[in-house]
Amino acid sequence: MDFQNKKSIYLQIADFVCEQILLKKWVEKTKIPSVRELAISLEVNPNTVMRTYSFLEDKKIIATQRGIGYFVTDDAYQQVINLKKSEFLSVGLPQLFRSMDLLHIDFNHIKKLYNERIKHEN
Amino acid sequence: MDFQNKKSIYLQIADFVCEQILLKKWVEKTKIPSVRELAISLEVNPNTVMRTYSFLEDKKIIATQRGIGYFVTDDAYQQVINLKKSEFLSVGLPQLFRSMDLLHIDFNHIKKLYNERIKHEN
Amino acid sequence: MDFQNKKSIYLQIADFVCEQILLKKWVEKTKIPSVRELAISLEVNPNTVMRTYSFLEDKKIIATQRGIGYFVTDDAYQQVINLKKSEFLSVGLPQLFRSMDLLHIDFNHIKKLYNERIKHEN
Amino acid sequence: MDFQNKKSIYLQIADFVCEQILLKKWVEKTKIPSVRELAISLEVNPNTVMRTYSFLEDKKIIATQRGIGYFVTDDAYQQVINLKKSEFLSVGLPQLFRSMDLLHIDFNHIKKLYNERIKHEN
DNA sequence: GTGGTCTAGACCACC
DNA sequence: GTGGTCTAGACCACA
Repeated sequence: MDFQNKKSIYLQIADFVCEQILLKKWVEKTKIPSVRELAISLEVNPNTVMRTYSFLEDKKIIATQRGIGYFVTDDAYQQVINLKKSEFLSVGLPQLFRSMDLLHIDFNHIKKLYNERIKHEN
Repeated sequence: MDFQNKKSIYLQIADFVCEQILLKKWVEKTKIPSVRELAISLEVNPNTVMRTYSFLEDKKIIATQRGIGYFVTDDAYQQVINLKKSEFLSVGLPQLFRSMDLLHIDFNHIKKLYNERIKHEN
Repeated sequence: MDFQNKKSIYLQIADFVCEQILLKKWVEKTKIPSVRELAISLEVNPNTVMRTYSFLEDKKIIATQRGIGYFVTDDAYQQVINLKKSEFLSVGLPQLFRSMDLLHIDFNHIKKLYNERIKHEN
Repeated sequence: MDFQNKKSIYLQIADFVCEQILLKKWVEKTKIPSVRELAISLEVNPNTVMRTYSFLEDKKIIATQRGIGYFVTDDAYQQVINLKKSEFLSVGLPQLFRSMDLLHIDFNHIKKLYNERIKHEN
């Protein structure tokens, strides 16, 4: 995993964790990597991972058990969906619509790009 | 005009200027407000507007004439289009597609929201 | 019994033991559950119960007899009272008074809540 | 200001800030000391103050303005009241009632201590 | 071993 | 000058 420069690392790690949950790679009630483990595997400072975990705990996506570790909460999947959806609706979509208006792009064009993307990835 | 706190102010002002140009409110070869004027009307530190103008000058959207002021360049309209388009293609679209995949949103849903938006704005 | 996450588990278990003594469920000179037994029934690591017992032994509330187990001391009841009372006077009360001052709550209000509590618990 | 050892420093600083607001020493819409300033005057690391401010920002008690500083929010007073009140109701009161029950203390006794406290402080 | 807090010092973007 | 992020390293309580 390598980090972009525009978004803070701890939030990129949060995105990463959320993605694991959405993809069902990390499932409800199970333990996730310890702060130190994840820090080593991502080659960042433990404090940075700690910050990510605190952020996600605040969002009720993970929970801590003293001296044991962090766990995926019971309704983490739904919480992640809610979080990402509200972000998308309040930030992503307005930006999209504004760009479409200013640049005179219509849906068909975007659809075409969407299909092309699939080819590119293969 | 009020500013969001997530994006830097000077870039929000840059967006504002670009929008004036795209909407043909500020047209090619004409003088735009001085740094001090715009700063006052936006209730912002002049340094911030200065930074906006430097940024836009670097993008060849505006140009300075010593002792006179800033002017919209001859091909500003096209430059803005290029700038916004490349931003959209490199940042906006990938983000959009990623959100759609993770949240299982399809084009029809977005289309519906697009139409609903028009109502909301009225 | 389920644990809150804000207070350390071993102290929550200590509270539990003290409560048994105050309620005369565990009486003087009798044997209390072994570390292992209590750990199993509370679904907790034996080390944690061990820490609780050491803590209470230090407070002269329980005592160990080598190879036999832990026993409630002769004056455990009084020791618990003393412990809780000093905690209450040095921590609980000052906090209470400070909250009352800052939040402008008076005794009548608290008294009302006290009476309401009885209803809630039924 | 000197810190107790039982509660984390950044939360004690948060309490301090809340107290300033409740006492109307820091009022709505005004700037509060910068992270560095407060860090120096409290003799702690700037990161610690930063943590306090982030915590309070999350609680909508203070807000940040880029490159300028932190400000008391419009309804900070009410937010602090809400925060402290919910803490008191969910933590302080149950503890109080439990102590009263276990130690067989009644309201008159507490009232007496409350009045004595006033003498002590003079 | 785990999380959690704190310090020291650095660097960045921004106003 | 301001906030914000990150690193490095230390220490603590806890399970």
